[in-house]
Amino acid sequence: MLDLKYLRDHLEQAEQRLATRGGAIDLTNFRELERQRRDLLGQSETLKAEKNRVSALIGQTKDKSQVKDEIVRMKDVSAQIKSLDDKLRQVNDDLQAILMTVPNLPHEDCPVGSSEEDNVEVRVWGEKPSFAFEPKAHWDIGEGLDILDFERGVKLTGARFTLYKGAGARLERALINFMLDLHTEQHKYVEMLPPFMVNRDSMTGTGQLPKFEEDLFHVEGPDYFLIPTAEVPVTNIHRDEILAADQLPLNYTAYTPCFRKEAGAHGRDTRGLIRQHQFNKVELVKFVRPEESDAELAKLLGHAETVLQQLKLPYRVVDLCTGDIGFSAARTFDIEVWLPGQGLYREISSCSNFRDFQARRAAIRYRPQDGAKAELVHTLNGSGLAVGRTLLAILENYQQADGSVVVPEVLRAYMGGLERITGQ
RNA sequence: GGAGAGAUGGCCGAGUCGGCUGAAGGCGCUCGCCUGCUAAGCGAGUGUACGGGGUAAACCCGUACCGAGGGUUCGAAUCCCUCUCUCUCCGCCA
Repeated sequence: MLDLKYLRDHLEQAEQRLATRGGAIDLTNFRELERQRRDLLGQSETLKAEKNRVSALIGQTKDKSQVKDEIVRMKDVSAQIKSLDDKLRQVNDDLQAILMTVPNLPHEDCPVGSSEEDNVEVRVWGEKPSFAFEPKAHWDIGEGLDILDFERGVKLTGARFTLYKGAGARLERALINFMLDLHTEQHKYVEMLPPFMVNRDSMTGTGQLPKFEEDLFHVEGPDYFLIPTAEVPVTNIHRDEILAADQLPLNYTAYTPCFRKEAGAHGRDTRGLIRQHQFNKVELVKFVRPEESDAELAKLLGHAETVLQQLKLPYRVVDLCTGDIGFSAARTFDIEVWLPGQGLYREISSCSNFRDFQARRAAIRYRPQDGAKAELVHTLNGSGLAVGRTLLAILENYQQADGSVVVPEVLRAYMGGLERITGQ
């Protein structure tokens, strides 16, 4: 959510910046509503001041017959106030509704562009493996080794659900533990294990609601949603809180499954593990001082890259352009892993600086000094990494001519010493 | 699921038969004084949001906020209704 005052005072400037995201954002309504709001507020408060003054007078008067006229008059004033406040509430709701659907302003260093095509490749890491045979796609490798069962996943639930078996299940679990250990022990993040369902306030706090409800799984009964990413519960840990300055930066990591409807992705990535309704992810979340958020994004990105470097998986880093960054983000770097089975780079991590956009929605503040006014923190997060996609990247990059898959060295300790996954 | 208790400021905690309570008292914190250091002591101050004035700020005026929403009343932290959450006991249960 953008700052109401900022938007009011810099409307045209804001509209121009938002236009670089593509898709017109119409704020003409906004100015008129804001004018009405101030007008109604002024009228209502003037009457309230009058009412408070006279009511105090009535209270002090012993003989109520002396103030009979005042009491009658105040009755009328109260009715007027009620009517003004009703209108005001309506205007405020409309204003809030607009504000909640306006995306974040892109960071001034964010490359301007209209689509994926305009994203900027920042760096490339690692050697793409070369094969003496035609490298297979991970779904063929996984089925060949009987460690991924796509058909039974569909039987159990439906499309875009997969059953992991044996060494496949173990590899997924090994990756989760490896990533969590790396981030907690080497990068000094605090591990969290949050609820996998959250309420509407939490979804609103990070920006999934009200705009993207159709992407979320909602449960029957209570008004809860399955989380689409750990970003939601972990960022909302400090919703409605004022943090002490010396606590910052706060660095949290969490493993959670993620649930996404993938509405609008019909027919895309229908094979394999790329796009699932349920997938595992280890997330990194930071709460930082505003002046440090750019530097913290660089660190966060580095922490995510370390995972791929230790797994020796080739990747590249892409600076997303204004047309491609998410609703709540001001700046986003994607990490894309090389998939030889498909001959392309695929997103495996997305690291973003939200600045104060989420913090304002979720009321996450800090006190720069004792006694000073509380200010909004900046929030950041990134995948460190998407586990399913990491697993499939391992299958494709570490595949052998005989159909087996070599286990990356750093994972062997997590796999009971297993060096190679072979068929049964 | 059954029975009961409760939700007040950064924290603890008081609020009488509705008015003079933004809210006693304490802790914490800030500034000043005192003190050889520490501890203690003394004095003053110490919520947030929004609107208006002044604007570099300080500051001044007004309004709202005592879990959330609604109602009664000239006037509600105080009365009524609904909801949410927390706690205790019983039952059930991984």
